Amino acid sequence: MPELPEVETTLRGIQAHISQQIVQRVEIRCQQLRWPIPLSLINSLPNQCLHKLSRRGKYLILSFDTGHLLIHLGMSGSMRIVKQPSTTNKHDHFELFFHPGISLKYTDPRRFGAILWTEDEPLKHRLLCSLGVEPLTSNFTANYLKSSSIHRSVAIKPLLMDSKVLVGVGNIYASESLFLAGIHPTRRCNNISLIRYQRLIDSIKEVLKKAIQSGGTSLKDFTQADGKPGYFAQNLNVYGRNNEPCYNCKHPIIKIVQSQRASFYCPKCQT
DNA sequence: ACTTCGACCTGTTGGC
DNA sequence: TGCCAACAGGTCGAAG
Repeated sequence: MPELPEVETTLRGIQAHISQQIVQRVEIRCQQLRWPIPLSLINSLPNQCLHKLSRRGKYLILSFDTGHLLIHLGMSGSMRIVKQPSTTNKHDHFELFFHPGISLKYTDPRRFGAILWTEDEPLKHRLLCSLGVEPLTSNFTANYLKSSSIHRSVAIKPLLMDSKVLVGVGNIYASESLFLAGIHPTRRCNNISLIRYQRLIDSIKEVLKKAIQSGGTSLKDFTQADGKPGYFAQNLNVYGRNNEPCYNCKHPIIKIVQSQRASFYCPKCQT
């Protein structure tokens, strides 16, 4: 579910409620995510101040007095702010209670997400240290993509989803960006001109920004921090539109599988 | 060094 | 209506 816009939406939604607040209590109801949630948090986090919330790729970083919580939402995760008392549902695996009577609740049915703790510089953590560029920064340029792909043979779509190249673009926004840029998802990445890469850069930035403005995409279970869904799904041009007419040329949208993931594209508009 | 593929989970959907 | 296979927003780590 959560790609960069959903993670950014989550960050913005929870930030004002819990920044600078003191942890009262930690509840771990199901420890078994992608990696086990450290049980030591139950004793170590209470009385610590949450100084700062940030994002790197699809990871949220919550910085406390003695270390940092690294949170990944996996495929089906979401987080929300809830007032106490609140009811607990089946997949509410982790909850951080703060002194003002609110909590941050982590929900993840498929448990592909992660909640980890590090006392070192978070960007040096093994899961973060080799991540690629942030697409919404000035470092993300046509020249960067061109040079990243020069010695590679993969198709452009899986390249866009390679977190060592760039972070935050997942299966939905990869298809959407390629449609806007007019690039076929199976085109080899080393066979794309600088001009076309520039168009792709612009498309990715535009798609991600608009998705953030819409509160992300909710196809199934993504919710913002206040529990509401995201509204970007109504702006999707190709994703999930197999056999439906292209909004641009009316030709039916095609679905294929690449790297075991569904790709959607218009065969007339994308070459 | 690059690419592909299995694995991790639960819930929903579509075809028979 | 019911069952079961296929599929779903991610990505690590092993194998090729």
